Amino acid sequence: MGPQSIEVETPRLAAAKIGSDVGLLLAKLHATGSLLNNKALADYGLRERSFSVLTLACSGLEPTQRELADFLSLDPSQVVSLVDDLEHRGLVKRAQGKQDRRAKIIVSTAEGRRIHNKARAGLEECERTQLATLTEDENAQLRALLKKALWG
Amino acid sequence: MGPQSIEVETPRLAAAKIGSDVGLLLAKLHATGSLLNNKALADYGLRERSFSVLTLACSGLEPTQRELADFLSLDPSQVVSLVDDLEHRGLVKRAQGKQDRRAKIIVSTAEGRRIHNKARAGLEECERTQLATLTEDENAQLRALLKKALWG
DNA sequence: TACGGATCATTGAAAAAGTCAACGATTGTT
DNA sequence: AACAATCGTTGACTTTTTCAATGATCCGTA
Repeated sequence: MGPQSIEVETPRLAAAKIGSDVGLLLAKLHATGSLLNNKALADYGLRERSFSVLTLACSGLEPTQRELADFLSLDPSQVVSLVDDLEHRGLVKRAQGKQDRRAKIIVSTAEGRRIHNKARAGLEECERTQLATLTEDENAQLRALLKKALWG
Repeated sequence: MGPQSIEVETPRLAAAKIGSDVGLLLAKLHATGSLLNNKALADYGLRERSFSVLTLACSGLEPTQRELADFLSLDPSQVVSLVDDLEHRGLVKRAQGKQDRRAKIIVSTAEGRRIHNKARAGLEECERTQLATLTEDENAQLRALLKKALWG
């Protein structure tokens, strides 16, 4: 019932040179984060990826499946599965592309937006937990650096 | 032959709220990084993970397989496969644990250290490429923040 | 206009990775 | 000595990833 304590034990091996390898640090933080996020999202029948798709569907940006695949670093066929799932549950729907009739635009339903808002709240709590050792400033800094590394 | 140009096109979807989601940013940077890293390591018959194991085997820390699994966020059975592979190629060997005879300590061979040094050079070049949009300071900052987020 | 090559979503199959329970050997505890 | 727990290992099982092929549609060019 009380807040779960998170063990932040610095492992012996972190001393190794590889403990500063950006690739490894990203992999590790991503791994532990995914675990927490998926746990938090399970209440809503979502996972990290379906949540990402749902979020973008709710964004008003009217993404095509191809854009989703590129942005989320997924194979187009994986996007098909994710959208299929969300669509069957009535959270998003496929609409015909406006300029391109091959493309399908993913938009959220009212129910999708409802679920999304609730899930987002849970996720933010989750993220706060994961980055608890960072100050508010550092948190923002990390976000900014990641974005800059990705998109300049 | 010339240096490969890397397209750093800011995608339309980055504008969405999720474009600041730490989980997604980590996933994306990790995904693109892994791709580059694995490409760079392929010259030496290594991948990100086997390189990590090799690095720790070369570190002098004498990690056990259990420690490797914990540190690399892997299932113990996955470590078995990775070590099997490296051992068959003569890059590492299993030694009996000193205090605990159940445990096996992974140590590098001379050949393992040779390969590791060459691979590391390639990887560092690779990492520099991936984080090219960051200044030297920002690069160090990112590393520090990731480490702090992980281990406080 | 009509052709050819490219791109979109989709399908299905094959390969790779991840998960999990069970095992013998060994350890630490009672 | 007995017992539960931990280590590495194996094998089975599920999930994820990867990839080629397809029909529909788009775009550029003749």
